[in-house]
Amino acid sequence: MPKSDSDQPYHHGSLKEAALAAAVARLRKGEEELPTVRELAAEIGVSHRALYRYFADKDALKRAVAGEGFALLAGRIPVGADLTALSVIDGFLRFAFDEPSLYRLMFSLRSTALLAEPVPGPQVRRVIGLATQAFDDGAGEVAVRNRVFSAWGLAHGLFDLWRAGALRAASPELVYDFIRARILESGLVD
Amino acid sequence: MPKSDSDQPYHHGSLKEAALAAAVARLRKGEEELPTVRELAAEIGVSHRALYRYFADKDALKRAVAGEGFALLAGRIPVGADLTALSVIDGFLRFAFDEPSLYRLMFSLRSTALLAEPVPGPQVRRVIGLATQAFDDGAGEVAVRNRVFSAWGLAHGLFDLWRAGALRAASPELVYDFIRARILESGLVD
DNA sequence: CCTTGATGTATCCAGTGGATACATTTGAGC
DNA sequence: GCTCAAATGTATCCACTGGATACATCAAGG
Repeated sequence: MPKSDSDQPYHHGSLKEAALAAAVARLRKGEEELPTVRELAAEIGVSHRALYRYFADKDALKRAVAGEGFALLAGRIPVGADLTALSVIDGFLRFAFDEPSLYRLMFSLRSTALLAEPVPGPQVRRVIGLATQAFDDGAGEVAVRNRVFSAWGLAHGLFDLWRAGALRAASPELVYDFIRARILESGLVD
Repeated sequence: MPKSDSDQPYHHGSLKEAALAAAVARLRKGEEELPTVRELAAEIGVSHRALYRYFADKDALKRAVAGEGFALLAGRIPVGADLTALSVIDGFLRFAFDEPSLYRLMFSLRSTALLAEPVPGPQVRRVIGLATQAFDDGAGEVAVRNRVFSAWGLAHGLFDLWRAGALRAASPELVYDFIRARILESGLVD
């Protein structure tokens, strides 16, 4: 039975992008979890099975959304002369606090095997690359990498402790200040 | 009336404890996720709905399991003269690497409102209490608390980055060594 | 005994991710 | 233009999940 009324661009065009955009928008709008495949498809106006042309399963969709998240995160990191260790940390932290649901999803992916590529590979590497550049003060390659991961670990860890309820505070702003203070205190950035 | 004698179970005496034990055992045995309520009930030999007498919903069960996890973690922390900042960190890290699934569940609970009690409250507070004691070197209360959370955040954060795939390595042992080195290097423990 | 509240069971339900078979578009190549 | 095969979307099914409601059964206490 052919659809009679919807003569408009019933055919979508770029379902994949639309689905990713819708999913990301949902998370940024405050929803804690990724919507169901059906909900997402309905929002775009297609049958739920249509999305499976572009994502092998729901986990693949989740990974793709995480990829978008890391791309957004990379976009928060300044370029050029503004790319400093502190600005990287600030961009990272602000992103975590601004987009908590998306942030959580980005780090909720179970790691696969040892040495396996991070799930949204390229985007994660880009973030690490930018951070490494920002932290590079001429010290050895290993020393720089260590500082990058220490700072990243500290920021991510404290944020996650707060998120999980182990660190309590009266407002997100206070948590942000607390984390930033701990990072500055650590001497990892100046 | 609650039974007071040592239970000689007719069908089952203490379903709640049995369910928690079974769930924890599953995670410690390597399964990544909490089993379904049905699977858990079947393992104990009761109908799946029986568990709902003791847990309001699956999330309540999850929280209770997390509580068991934090209790186990507390058990890894030495007592008496062996309670030092470094031994706390070591106990914590070893726990994370030894019981990754349980560890992940413990920190997967979504935080509720601001200032709300951490979900498995008492057990978490006990861990924080022990750590605070270990880190107390006579400096001010605030300084000690800051060091506790910095060290905890760093350890947890680096572990989680690895778990999520952002930090790659050839073996868990190397990751453990890496994290431990970063913590020692931070000067937060000596 | 025999009621009574606690505990466990039977059975149903809507919703989910996923599979398979079918319908519709779209765009090459003639 | 027209045809037809590949690409894309749909209809419909499935097993399974967490959860609800109604009923059965047990363990005492009067």
